[in-house]
Amino acid sequence: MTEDAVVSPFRPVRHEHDACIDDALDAADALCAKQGVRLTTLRRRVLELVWGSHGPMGAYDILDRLREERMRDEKKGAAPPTVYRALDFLLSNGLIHRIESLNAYVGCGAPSDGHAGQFLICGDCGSVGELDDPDITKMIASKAEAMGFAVTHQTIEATGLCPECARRGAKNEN
Amino acid sequence: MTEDAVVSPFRPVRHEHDACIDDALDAADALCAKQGVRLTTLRRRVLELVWGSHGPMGAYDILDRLREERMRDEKKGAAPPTVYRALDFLLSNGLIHRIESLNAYVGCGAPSDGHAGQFLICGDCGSVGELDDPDITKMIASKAEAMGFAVTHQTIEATGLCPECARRGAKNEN
DNA sequence: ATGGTTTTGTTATGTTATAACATCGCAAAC
DNA sequence: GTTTGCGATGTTATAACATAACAAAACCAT
Ligand SMILES: [Zn+2]
Ligand SMILES: [Zn+2]
Ligand SMILES: [Zn+2]
Ligand SMILES: [Zn+2]
Repeated sequence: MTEDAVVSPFRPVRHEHDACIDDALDAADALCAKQGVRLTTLRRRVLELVWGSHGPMGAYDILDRLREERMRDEKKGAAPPTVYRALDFLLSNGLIHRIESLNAYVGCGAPSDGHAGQFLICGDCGSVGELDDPDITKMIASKAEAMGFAVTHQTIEATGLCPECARRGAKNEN
Repeated sequence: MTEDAVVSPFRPVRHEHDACIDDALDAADALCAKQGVRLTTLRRRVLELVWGSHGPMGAYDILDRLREERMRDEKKGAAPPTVYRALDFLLSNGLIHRIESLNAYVGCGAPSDGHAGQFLICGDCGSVGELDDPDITKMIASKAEAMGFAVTHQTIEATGLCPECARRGAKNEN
């Protein structure tokens, strides 16, 4: 029996992140077209900002970026609802996820179905890897079911050290 | 091979909840004595308030209760830090857990080690059942490890319908 | 062009959490 | 028994996160 190659949910420290963002935006365009929903300029820009890093971004971080841009264009600033509405849209269309333990948002690495995502959060560098492991989902659902509980949504977040930071940490422990 | 009896993490709708609270407080007294930390009057009272229900309680809910009590005693009110400090103490001594997806707190059903807890949250009645299933913990740790990620803390929260509400829901679907 | 719908702007406010510094109260050291 | 140190609590102010409610604009279909 052959095993699927295990692909790390963490990107290499230096990768072509512009391409990474472009891919995410292209996927979003396609998905929204298919769903018949409108990825407006604002929503697309917010998604782009969220994808600015592979780390979680707070709503007010996004807001600050938007304000900067608009100020540069001599336009008025923006207010919290502008950002939260865009985030709501992106969330409900599965283009981003919310990290509950950080009150922050990350781009979804596999925006297709309405999955929940499972997150590995590095306490050192802040990067977040997304897992979507059906074994975990199933095990939790079945353990809950054994208690008579019917699960509709799972929040799975693990904090720790990402491969990169673990390696760096080991190095500095000489 | 004999199976351990599976005990529901949900209490019956009507149970001797005063005794339930007393048990929790006794356990807390014992644990704090053993750890050589001080379960002061305030901390003990906050724990008691958190145990007031088997549902999650917000910090400001607790604060309101404290204020009421103090007002009745003609004393001054209380301020947020009073509550948050007590909650921090209780959290770091494993006497309560924080539910990240609700910004709220619940009493720990098995306050012993520094475990994280896994929560089943009823979206209908708000009651929370605590699971501490080592299979889930291990599976997540090992899946993460396979990605080179070293987990130090897990946040596991499932939303859905508790047994009680599922039964009630089924009844009303005639 | 018109009218209805969706999106965005704007103002105000609600909710959750922490920083910083003052004070209190108990117990060990003197 | 007073002093002194320290952990706990009080107090004030503010930071950080999120939503309600209503107005204006942009969009789209007829
Ligand atoms: Zn990238
Ligand atoms: Zn890292
Ligand atoms: Zn009870
Ligand atoms: Zn319920």
